[in-house]
Formats: sequence, C-alpha cells, structure tokens
Amino acid sequence: MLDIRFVRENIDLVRMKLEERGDAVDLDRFVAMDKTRRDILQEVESLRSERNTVSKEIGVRKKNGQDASDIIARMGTVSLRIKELDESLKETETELGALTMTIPNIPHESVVCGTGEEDNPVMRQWGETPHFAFEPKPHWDIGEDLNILDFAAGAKITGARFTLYRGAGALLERALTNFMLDLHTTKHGYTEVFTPFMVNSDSMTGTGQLPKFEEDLFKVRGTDYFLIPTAEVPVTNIHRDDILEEKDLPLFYVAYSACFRAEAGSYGKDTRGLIRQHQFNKVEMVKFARPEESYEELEKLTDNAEEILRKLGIPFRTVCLCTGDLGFSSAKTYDVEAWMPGQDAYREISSCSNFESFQARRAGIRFRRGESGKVEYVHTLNGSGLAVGRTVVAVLENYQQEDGSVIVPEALKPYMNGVDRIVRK
RNA sequence: GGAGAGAUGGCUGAGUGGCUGAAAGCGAUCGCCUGCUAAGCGAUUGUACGCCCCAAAAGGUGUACCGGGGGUUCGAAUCCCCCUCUCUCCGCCA
Repeated sequence: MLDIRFVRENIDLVRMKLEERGDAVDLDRFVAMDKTRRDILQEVESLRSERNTVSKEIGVRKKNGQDASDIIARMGTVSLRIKELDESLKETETELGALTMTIPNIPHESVVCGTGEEDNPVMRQWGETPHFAFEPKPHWDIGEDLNILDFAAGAKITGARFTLYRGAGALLERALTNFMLDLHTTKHGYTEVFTPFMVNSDSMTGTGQLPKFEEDLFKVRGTDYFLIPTAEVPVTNIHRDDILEEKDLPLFYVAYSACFRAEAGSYGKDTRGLIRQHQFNKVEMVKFARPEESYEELEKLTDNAEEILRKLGIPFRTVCLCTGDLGFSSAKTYDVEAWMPGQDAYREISSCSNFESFQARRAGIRFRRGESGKVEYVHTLNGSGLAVGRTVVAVLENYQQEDGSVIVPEALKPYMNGVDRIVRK
C-alpha cells in the first residue's frame, strides 16, 4: 500500500512510475474517491463535534432540572444525518481501500525499465559451470535412477506437483535445511523462528497476498485460514500493528517452513521435477530495518543467500528484476539463479526484495525514532535463503557423476550422517 | 466438544449512561534537589485520520479508538446482540 498523501501530492510521478511496471491503475478514480472521502469526513466530523457539545449541554440541563426537549429533538435530526454520512463514508472507504490495495509498489530509482525477464540486468556471476564428460541428466532422472525422488508416488498420494522423497533424498532435503538455518543463525545474525503454516486473512493482507492474489493460495475450508505460500507471511506479521524501538532495529529473522502454492496459471510450465511444486520447503530470511539502512540491508541479505551457494559450490548469477518483472509489493528485487546443468539453464533459487514501507503500511509495522519520538513505518525485506527443493535440484545436477551417483558437497557432509556419495540402493 | 470467568493506556488496575482519552499506582523521559547512590519534589508521557498554518518542522484545532462488528440513546468504556481471543474445569488427543 502506498502512502495516500504521497500519491495525492505526487500524482504524476506515481502515474509515471506505475506505467514503468506495465500495470494499468485507475489513479483518476483513486484521486476522486480520496477527495470524496475527505469531503464526507469533514461534514460528518463537524456534525459530531456539534453533537458532542450539545449533548453535554443536555446533560447539564437535565441535572439542573431544566427542559431540554428542543435540543434533544434537534440532535435527533443531527444523529440521523450522521448515520447517513457514516454509511456513505464507509462505502467510500471500502472502495478506496480496495482500490488502494490493488496499486503496486513504486520501483526504486535504481531499477531499470523493462518489460520482462529478458531485460533483467545480470549483477554478478559466481563459480565455474561444471564440464561433464557425459551428457548431464536432469534431476528428475537422477532422482528416479537413485530411487530418492518418487514423482509417481507423490502423484498417487496427492496429485500432480507433489513429490515423495525417499532415503538419501529425504536426508539431503533435511541436511540442506539445517545447513542453511545454522549458517544464517550462527554466522549472519538471524534469530530463528518457527511459525504456523496457516495464517488468517489479516496476515495475508498485511504482506500483500490478499486481496489481489487469492487464486494463488490454498484456503482451508470452513475457516478464515490460508496455507502459507512462504514464511515471509507469518514472520513479517510477527510485528503487525507493533511500534518497534529504533534501538532494536534492524531485526533479522530466519524461518524454515513448508510453502504451499496453488500455481494457478502455470499449467504446462515446469511440469517435470521439483522446480514447481504445490508444496515445497524453504528457509526464509526477513528483516525489519530503518528506511535509511534498508538498501544496504538488501545487499547483505542477498549476499547471505549467495553465501549458501558459494559454500555448496554451486555456480550462480544474480539478476536485478526490471520494472516489468518486479513483484507487486517490491520496490527492488534481486533474483539469485543457480546453474542447473541438467536443464542447461540458470533457475531462480532465491528472491531477495526490499518492500520499503509498502508492507509496513498495510500491516501497521512502525518504529519510534529515538530522538524525536516520532513514529515512522519500518522497511521490510525478505529473501529465500534458500528454496530447499530447488537446492536439492542444484546439488543433484551439479554433483552428478557418470555412474549415476551424486557426490555430497563438502559443506553438507556434517549434516549427512556419514553419507558422502549418494548411490542407488 | 461441554461448563464457567475474562479482554480498559508501556504494565498493574479503577470505572454500570453525560464533567472519562479515561482515576490511582508502577514504569519511562525531562528538570530541581543532593558528596555518590538511594530517596524526595515538579512537569511530561498513546495512536490514527481530517482541517488550519507552513518551504518543512513545530504548532493549533476537530473526530475516532477502552478485543472486533452491529444495535439502543440527544449522548455508550458503561446497556443489548453476534464474533474473536485468553484463562479455569471436564472430555478428547500427538
């Protein structure tokens, strides 16, 4: 959610910035509704003021045994009018609120203009892509040949886009999760949290999934609850409606969670393998920062994600999403893309974003400036550190051997119960 | 799932229709006092939105908010209805 006053006062700038994203937003309607709201508000508030004053007078008269029927009758009319105005105010605010909720964030000035993925500039690249003396296999073949990934079983148990991990596969997923959590908590200064995997609609609204993207979510029948598409939602909402102390900022949280995505509209995309699942595991980093430090924190956050890949020895590149590819709530996003030899492509494995005050405003997350005592919105940031399933993919494809086995990366060995090579059993 | 008790400011806790944005205490901040510390004294101490002023900040002013929503009334923290959450007991359960 943008600052309504900022939009009101910088309407042309906002219009221009949103056009860069390629989104059509009816800002004229927004401005008109905003004006209507303030007009009604002024009228109803002055009537309330009158009523408050006169009601006191009624109280005084009654106490003194005087007659007050004339002003009581008058206030009856006033109250009726207030009720009418309240109703139209509510209507206006509901509509204005709905409209406001559909306006995306303004891209940061450093974000390049573009229309899609192909326009994302590559910021850096790390690692040598491995050379194979044989044709590298995609992970779905590696996993099935080693009997550690069972896509058929996942489909039988649940349906498409669900996978059963078996033996060393399940161990690998768990090892990666623990490796990531340990690195972020012991080396990068994050506090680990473990959250509910279902959240209510207020939480989903706070981080921007609702109301616009309900079709991407799984809703729990008969409740107001949704399965989380990312731990970003519960973790960011830890501080919903809070006023934090400046001295406590920045706050760093890391959380493992299962993530659930309906993947509506992605039919036919990545239908094979682990890349696009309805359920996957992810370690998520979330930060709450002062506005003046949030971009520095974004760089560090992205580096924290990249560090996992460097330690695992997996080549990657980092791109900065252009205006046309930027997510709804984000002002700036880096995607970290791991090299997947079996698919001969870089694939997104982490997405690190600065939301500035966009989520904070929706979710009411503020902080008190030490000196002035003034209350301001914090900046929220988050990034995957990393998507665990996709990291399994990267490990399998980068460390595959000609005999079909997979070598366990050095950094992961302490987590693999002595398994240093995954072989068919 | 059944029965009961609750939800008020940073915290504890008064408040059953008007003078209560909310007593009192604690905490916090600033000042005074004081060899130091403690004690004492005084002042300040919520958020949101609108309007005025304004370069901005500050300031002024109005409205709303006592878990959430609706109702009664000239007027609701206070009365009525619905919901949520917390606590206690019983049942069930990993």
